[in-house]
Amino acid sequence: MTSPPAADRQSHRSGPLLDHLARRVRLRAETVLVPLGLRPRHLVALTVLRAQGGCSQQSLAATLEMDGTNIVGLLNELETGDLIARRRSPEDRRRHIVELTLAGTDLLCQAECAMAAAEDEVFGALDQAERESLYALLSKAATGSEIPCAAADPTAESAAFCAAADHD
Amino acid sequence: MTSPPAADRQSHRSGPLLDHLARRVRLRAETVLVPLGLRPRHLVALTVLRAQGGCSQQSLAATLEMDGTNIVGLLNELETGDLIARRRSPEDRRRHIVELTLAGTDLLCQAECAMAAAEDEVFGALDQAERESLYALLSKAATGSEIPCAAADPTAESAAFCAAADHD
DNA sequence: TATTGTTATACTCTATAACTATA
DNA sequence: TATAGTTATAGAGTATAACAATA
Repeated sequence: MTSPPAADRQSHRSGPLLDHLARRVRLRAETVLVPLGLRPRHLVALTVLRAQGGCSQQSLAATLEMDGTNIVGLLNELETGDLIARRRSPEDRRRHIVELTLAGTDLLCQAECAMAAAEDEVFGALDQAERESLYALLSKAATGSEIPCAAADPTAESAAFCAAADHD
Repeated sequence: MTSPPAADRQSHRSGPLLDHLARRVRLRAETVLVPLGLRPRHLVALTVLRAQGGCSQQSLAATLEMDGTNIVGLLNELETGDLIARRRSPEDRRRHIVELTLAGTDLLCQAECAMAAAEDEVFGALDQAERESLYALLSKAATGSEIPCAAADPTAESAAFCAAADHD
């Protein structure tokens, strides 16, 4: 039974919509982040690092579902800007523990502020309550799909986007 | 008033989440669409074409927020597979009216079916009601942000994703 | 002259394979 | 031998500029 009950949902495919909207946001993000010297994927990486507090590069790669080799270049750029720091894990010297620096935390904050304007443009059709709902749903989908192997691995590659979510 | 009330929303940035989830869906979409000879952007283009019913290439470019030059190659691929057809507009012979073929309509249907499995994997943390909510919000955001110049241009570059939305 | 579509080209993003060091 | 990280390289995606046809 490789095909689950996909009967009625045929007319409700979110994939293309998600792709389209993500593209719209990303195009605008590229623009608003230029003054900060950042690009969209930098923002995603910084967000994850803030949420996880510090993790190995492979853990980061797993969370972002990016190839490990691309993580290297990405972190190199962030390290050049002194936004993150790499340090050897004392337990396993093969590992690099990646963490946000103070400068990184600060810049991430500025970037999120800049992103607000970009998102306003794309989500203009949604009122504040709807945007909150959207955020909650996206948040749940994102964190839920990364939890499966959380208990098994102490490297903490789960609940990446969760920490920044709703804790008020 | 270039900076709207972006005070409290600082902790609710949907951008990175959207980017991340779209990536997850796209990665899986690439896999499930291979047997059909399609790629994610083909699916998006076919979806728009079905919704719009037929439009110029520039209209398509505007809807997808893609560069017009990339539309050419994209349509070439779809035309090779006989999924779309180009015909000169009788009113303005500079324009190519792009339309879905029967084969294209059929394959799109199959593709959507295949996508269901991919989306199930990414949205596993959401129940059916939540997925419907998510779809509705994404749909509203996507269509709302393309409506602005709808009344002015009869080329119909608006309401692209809307037609496929909720009409039950 | 302006617009639609096209081609050619360069730039960025991403993935694959081979290498170094640690375990 | 297996794993974490790195490097080099090739492929796909995307944007910029110049061109042909039509208005």
